[in-house]
Amino acid sequence: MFKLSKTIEYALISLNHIKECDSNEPISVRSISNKYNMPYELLAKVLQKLSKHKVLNSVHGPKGGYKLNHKYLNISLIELMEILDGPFGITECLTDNTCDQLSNCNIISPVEKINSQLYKVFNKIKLNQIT
Amino acid sequence: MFKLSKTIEYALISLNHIKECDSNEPISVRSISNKYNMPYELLAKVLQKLSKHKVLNSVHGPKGGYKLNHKYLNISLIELMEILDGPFGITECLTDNTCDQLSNCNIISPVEKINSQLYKVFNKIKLNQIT
DNA sequence: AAAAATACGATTAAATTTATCGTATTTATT
DNA sequence: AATAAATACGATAAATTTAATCGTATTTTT
Repeated sequence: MFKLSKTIEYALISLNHIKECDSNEPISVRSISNKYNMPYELLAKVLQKLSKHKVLNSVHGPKGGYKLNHKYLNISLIELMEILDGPFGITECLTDNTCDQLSNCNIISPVEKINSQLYKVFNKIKLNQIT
Repeated sequence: MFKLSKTIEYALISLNHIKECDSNEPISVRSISNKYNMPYELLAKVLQKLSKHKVLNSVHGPKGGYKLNHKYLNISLIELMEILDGPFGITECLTDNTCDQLSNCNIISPVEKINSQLYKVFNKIKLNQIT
């Protein structure tokens, strides 16, 4: 409960790694997956999503891989989370509009407050700071 | 991801309900489970744990159930979370001391910071405020 | 032309969370 | 004293979610 997903972990480690390499050459999924002991196929998908959302630029073909898109590194952690794992919300009713309690829920108002506090925490953290 | 567990939801709704009842009579698990559409057995376990940790007082036998232990309602949400779902930590390494990355992890320091920020948020919220 | 890389939908496996079952104990009521 | 209504709690099963894998296509360097 309240764990960062593996996809987020893999993304943060990869972004950090690519940044550390500070290279003009793109960094391949295979090299990252080897170094950090991550399943290749899953990592590939994660980086594909980041590329789709402009956080990374992809280079096809041999010697290909991913490069940072530096101007996108000022996005927040919440954006990364939503790119990779979908909309943020600490209860189902806040993301799916479905509720098991129907009209009987007596905690929605404090739950909404907690949700927005957490959102703010994640929103304040920029990828620049993490990497 | 980052969802409140059902056990926490059930606990908060129940605490709120018992408080609203404002009764000297104990409130039974059955009545709560019926009203809020929660599985009886699971709810029973949740309230047992709360009773074990002095948040509730139990009354056995017919007409039995649970009463609030008012002086314990100033505990924080993080305490409730840890009572019901175990130690808080946004990554495995922060609770289990196991790490897939071994010595290669390059994000432990920011992850620890995020973890402690979240801990603080949950720690500031007292059950009194929620219910 | 071949090889090395990304792209991506579909499926499977693993892990976690949620729910149920079974039995014991306590106590109010009759 | 017996019965019924409640909590106590360990063990198991089902459901859901998350993580991992598979298969095929596309791109581009050599």
